[in-house]
Order: sequence, then C-alpha cells, then structure tokens
Amino acid sequence: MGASKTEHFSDKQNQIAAMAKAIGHPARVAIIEYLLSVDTCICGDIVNVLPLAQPTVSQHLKELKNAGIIKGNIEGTAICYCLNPDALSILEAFFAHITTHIKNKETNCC
Amino acid sequence: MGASKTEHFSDKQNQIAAMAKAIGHPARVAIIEYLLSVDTCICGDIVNVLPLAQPTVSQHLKELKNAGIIKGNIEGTAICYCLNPDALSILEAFFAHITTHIKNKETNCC
DNA sequence: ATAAATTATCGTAATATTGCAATATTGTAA
DNA sequence: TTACAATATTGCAATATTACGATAATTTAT
Repeated sequence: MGASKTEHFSDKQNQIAAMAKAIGHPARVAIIEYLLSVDTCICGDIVNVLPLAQPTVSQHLKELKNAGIIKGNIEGTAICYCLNPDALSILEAFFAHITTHIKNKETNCC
Repeated sequence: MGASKTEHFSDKQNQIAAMAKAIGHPARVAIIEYLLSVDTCICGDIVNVLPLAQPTVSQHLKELKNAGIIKGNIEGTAICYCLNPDALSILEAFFAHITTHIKNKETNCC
C-alpha cells in the first residue's frame, strides 16, 4: 500500500512521527545544523552549502516547514528560514522523557 | 531517483537521520512508547496492541532494530525486544543541543 | 513425532520519497 | 518596462516504504 494508517494512532504519536520523519534525511539534518550555526538565515546560503541542486533543497525546506521544524518569512528577494523552537522542544521533551524512564526500568532484559 | 545521497553527508548526520527516520512512523512511535511502559517486553504483546497485521509489526520492529533504536533477544518461543538506551541518548543529546543553542541566538528573525 | 504458538520472510500491490531539468514566480534594480 | 537574481513549482524517472496474505522457521507442549 505505502500509505501509513495514521488514523489508528494518537495525535501525539502522529505529530512526533511527522517531525521525526522530516528530520529523517541527512540533507535535512544538515539544514537544521546550518540554521543553528548562523544568525542570518537566508536560503541562498543553504543551496551553496549543500551538495544538492536548488529544486531539491527547496523541496527539503518545504518538508521541514510542513512538519513545523522551521519557519520561513519572505524577505525581499530571499527567504529567511529559521528553526522553530516550539517543535524542537517537543522532540527534546519526548527523548528526554524516554531516556529518563529507561534508567528507572528494572528489567532491561536485552 | 528516490535514493538518498548519503555519501555527501557526515557519518553523524547520516546516523541522526537514520534514527530519526526509524522513528518517523506512528506505529514505531507507539512501539517505543509501549516498550517504555512495560517491564517485560515480548513482541506478542505488541502485535495485540497495534492496529496492524503481524507481518507489518514484525517489519516495523526490524526497522527499529536496524536503526539501533531497539535490541532483541530470542527468548524461547517469543522474542524479547527492548529499547536501546545508547541510541536514544544520542537523539536526546542532539535535540538538547539544538534547543539550548536556539535560546542563545540573537536574531531569531522569523 | 505431531500439533500449537510465535515470529520472520517472501511476494506483491499501492503509495511515497528523492533528485533534478525545465519552467514559473516573485522581488530588485537599471 | 526590461533584465536579473532568488526561490518555488511542475513533471518525470528511479527507488523506497507501507501493508498484508501466504508461507516458512523455530520453539514448546503433548
């Protein structure tokens, strides 16, 4: 089939999955790391930094934006892309919750 | 094409992406949450908990295992699946690093 | 040995993703 | 207006993912 059965899972699970999926590509990890490293965040820079063609980068940016990981504002002839702290905080909390609770488990059998 | 250009990115970026990708499906988020909620972690339970057929669940477990998110041991007629603290710590550190550094940024322009 | 229970694998269909060339769109400058 | 620069969209080919029925493999119990 190829289509996920999202309706069978909770909103929270779908949200975490959608954001994780958006980060699940090395180019998009690279974009996130680049946006974190610069203060001014113009997309033109990103195209030059990544080893991908401009339409491909634009597509990756679109997916990150759809998932809420980044935000973008029109800024004249360029576009200002930035990380979205809210989305990344949700992911941080999710993984912090997991690692905290793993430690408290008695039977880590494997 | 459909094939990611993994060779153009760093090992670290590929590792983060591979793990995030593995979590990028609501069924696999549900599996992780379930493994976190129980002490004994037998796969039979998971099949009953998820709204998916047994082969599909088995496939999701395989992907989580390939990405290092979970570990599995043969346990008689069942298989004991557990979360892998090492992998989840890497992700936690990645997102903690991001959220920490976002706060320190001066120009969050969007 | 046989049967039952549990998980994995195979095969296949439907759909999604990745990547890029070509082209469109939008804003700036002359 | 026209030309230029930056980003988005379209269209397409190659590949990957998702899901499940059928079947295989493995272990336990009888």
